[in-house]
Amino acid sequence: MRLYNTMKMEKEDFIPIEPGKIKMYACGPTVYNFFHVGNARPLIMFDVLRRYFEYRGFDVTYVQNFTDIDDKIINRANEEGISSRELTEKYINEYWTDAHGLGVRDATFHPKATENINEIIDLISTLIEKGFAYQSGSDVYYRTSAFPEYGKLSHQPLEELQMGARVDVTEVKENPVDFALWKGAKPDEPFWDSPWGKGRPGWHIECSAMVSRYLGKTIDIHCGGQDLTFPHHENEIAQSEGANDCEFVRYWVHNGFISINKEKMSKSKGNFFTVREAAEEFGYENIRMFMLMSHYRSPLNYSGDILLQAKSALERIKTARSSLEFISVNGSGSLSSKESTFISTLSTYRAKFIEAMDDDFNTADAISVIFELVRESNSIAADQNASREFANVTLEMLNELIDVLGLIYGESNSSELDSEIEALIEKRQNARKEKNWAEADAIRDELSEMGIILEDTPQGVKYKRQ
RNA sequence: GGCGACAUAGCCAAGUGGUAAGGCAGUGGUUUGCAAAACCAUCAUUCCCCAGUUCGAAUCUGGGUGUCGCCUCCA
Repeated sequence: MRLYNTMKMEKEDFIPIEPGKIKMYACGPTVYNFFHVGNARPLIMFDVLRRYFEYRGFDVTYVQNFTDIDDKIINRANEEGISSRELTEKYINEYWTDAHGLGVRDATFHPKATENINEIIDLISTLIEKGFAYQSGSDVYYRTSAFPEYGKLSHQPLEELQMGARVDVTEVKENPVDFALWKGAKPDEPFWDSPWGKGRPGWHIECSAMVSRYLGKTIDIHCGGQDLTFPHHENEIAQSEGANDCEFVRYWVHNGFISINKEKMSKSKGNFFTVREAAEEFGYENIRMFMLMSHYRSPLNYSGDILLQAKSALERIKTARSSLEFISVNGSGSLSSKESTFISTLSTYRAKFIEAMDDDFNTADAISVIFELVRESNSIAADQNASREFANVTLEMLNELIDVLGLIYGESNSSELDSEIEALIEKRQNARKEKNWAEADAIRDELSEMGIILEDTPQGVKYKRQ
């Protein structure tokens, strides 16, 4: 299995620290509003990473945090006239709605920054003791000059970072690149007691503390968006390696951005669509399909047109699957030689799928394997003598591959019908037998208005809900 | 200024030395009472441009051009 490592800037063979086990961490959202389509990409991609590792037999411990204390949260809470706690609880709930909607499975642990204050304080204390941090007034800062490898992840020498750093008007920091580990509380801000007075943690330190608490000093994979490489992940390395004297992360995995009109979608630019509104228009599953149709490190442009393309593509897979489900009940009992031959090739689809995913999680290529399977399957399903056995075995393989990517998970659109509708379908069948096309079409239209779409297939009448 | 990424058909998108996957849209045909879905066929002599290496390059090297991102909160 090959994985692109930002630290090495190339694909490497993936070797876990402990055979068969993977410890992975992903930086989660700061919960002060709904998350947008750009934020959804890492969620979906890293969910696929996790699913694929499990599919390949690894025991995965996956941690994704919630940042539930920070400046933006405080500001937003003040604007809404509620406490920070009330605000973050609200948006964590909204987060679950969208994440589950997108088919993202819950991580093993979802720790919150505010539930790890003691760990954070301990970590900062250690850094101060070891000379990696210093107190300045009621704040504590990381001393970047004490960590010679600072910049190794973003491949930037410290001097360059210093030149690029925005001039800070305050003179509380020894060096403009130094960053806050602990911020003294201003009036009316939430705070915790600490050796440095009342205050709250900086953003970067929480991840170091939670990684260490839930996964250990050295982990296999740390994921996040490319924009977190610097400074966030660089700072995590400085904190964790400074405190623990050992390698922090083996493989750094970063996803590319989603743009809109060729410009990065971001909260600060305001050029974003929330997942909630995109899902209302296009559906959660189609957003996931859209993301998985390209490689996770490629830039991806968001547009309604492309979402519709993704929807049509996913529809093709869904239709093929429902045809197989239908044939597995209504098909013939005897297996044709063509079907036997096809069945004997089924495992090659799995092999090609694995080959694609093993190469740095090439989901685009993996999906093309699913389409090849769909095409061959459809070709056989078009025969009115298609058998139940063919359908069952093919369906099993198709579902296996679909599930690794989590492509289809919504409610089945062929759930039980009530008796009224069943009676109408039967009435139409009788009309068709009598070649009373006018009545048959009228009933079909009537059902269509009720949201039931009929298809006359070689194996009989098939229906789906709109 | 420093660092990095990307450029493949109308659209989306794989492919890192062996003669252009897959999807969407389109076109012709088959099937259907008509539909829907599906199947078959067709759809890039060519991969931003120029030079070079090679028997052979979308793929490697050099030089351009264009677009984007990070260096400040950001997935």
